[in-house]
Amino acid sequence: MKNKKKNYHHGDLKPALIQAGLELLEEQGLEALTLRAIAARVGVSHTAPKNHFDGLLGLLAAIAAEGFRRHATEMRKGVEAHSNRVDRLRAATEGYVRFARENPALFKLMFSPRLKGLGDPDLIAAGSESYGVLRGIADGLEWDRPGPARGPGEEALRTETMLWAFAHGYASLLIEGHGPAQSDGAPMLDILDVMPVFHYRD
Amino acid sequence: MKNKKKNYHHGDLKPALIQAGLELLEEQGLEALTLRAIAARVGVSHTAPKNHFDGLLGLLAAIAAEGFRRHATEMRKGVEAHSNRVDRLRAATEGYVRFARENPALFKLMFSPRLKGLGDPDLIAAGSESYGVLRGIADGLEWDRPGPARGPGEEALRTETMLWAFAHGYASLLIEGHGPAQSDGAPMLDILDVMPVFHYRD
DNA sequence: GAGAAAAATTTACATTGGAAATATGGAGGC
DNA sequence: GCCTCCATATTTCCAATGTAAATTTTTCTC
Repeated sequence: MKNKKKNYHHGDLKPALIQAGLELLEEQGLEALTLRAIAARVGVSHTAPKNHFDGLLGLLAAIAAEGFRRHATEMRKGVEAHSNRVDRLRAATEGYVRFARENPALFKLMFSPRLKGLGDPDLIAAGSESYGVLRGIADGLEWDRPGPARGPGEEALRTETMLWAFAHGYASLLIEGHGPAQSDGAPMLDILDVMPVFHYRD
Repeated sequence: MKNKKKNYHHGDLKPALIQAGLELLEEQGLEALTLRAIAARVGVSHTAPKNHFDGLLGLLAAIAAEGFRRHATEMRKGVEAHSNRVDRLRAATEGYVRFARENPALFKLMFSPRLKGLGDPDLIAAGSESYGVLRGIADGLEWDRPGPARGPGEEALRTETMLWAFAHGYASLLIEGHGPAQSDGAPMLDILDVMPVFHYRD
């Protein structure tokens, strides 16, 4: 790789495939994301990706991992814009939902059952990065919750789980068209109007 | 249909295919649910289902609809076992999660993006039935929530949305292996230890 | 420059869902 | 009772897809 420009058969095929996948996902949705379609968009044969990814699922995992990184960035962006912790929580939550709304197909891919169980290290790391943003926000957060914690780390784990489950559930229902919006035609309420009240213990 | 036993080419192929699909789903997971595999299990050719369902997706939708009905039943069962409304809420929530845990592949199918947008009336009705159970539970429920309602039905809609998002998010993370359990090896907390505190206003 | 390694292509193949034409068997009219 | 009709199911065929193997092309190393 000398000058990074058509210096090889293709150049940087690996990132190019990921980029093409992201575009295809946005333009034509999850169903259109076939190995052959992605390769064709880059202009290579449909077997070329095999040199860089472990089959179709490997490529999809790489695309999903990039999605998680952007997801984390979207949340962090909101967090860093505020100093007040409650504002930070709200901004992160809104960021979670905004990402899902603006990238529905990518969001679906990120949480697609097909990619779980692959054990792809990059995907796992990217998912943890995303989860870590909410984890950081959840630290020290208090809310109207059941009984006392039973173990040392349980208090924090509870809050993380609550936050993640709620944000993810809301985003999923929004994207997939389930929930009240589908049931009776009513619009989905803003997540901040639905989220439980949190406060910090300091 | 005289005596319900090999009286026709097959007999009751339609329910038989749904049943075979449910079994295959439980035994071999979502990936194994192909048109040919389902047909083979019943002992018919792979084009036979076309007379009863609109392609593979039509058959999958029928299986998912049956899943939603069982899902609703599972929740209702818990509800009807109690008279106290808080107990009913807890039982319904536990039922939601229990169903997902015991039927992970079916649960994934029910909320699969592939089936949304099909507009299958039976699937929509079954989904509404399931949603209706939580809606009934949510009626009159109060919790620590943001600001006052802005419209007449918004109070109820808020509660429904909160409950559904939370239960669905928790179940999804549990089933798909996301969340804290995957991130650091910690076990998933019981949903009742994580769920916000609710009370009724009477 | 020659050989080795990496990258990409060509070719072939098994699976899948679906379409079209054909066969089958029961229901109802006469 | 026989015959026609029609829903049901089968057979055959096809396009799309992911993958593997063998081959070719390009780049890198020495």
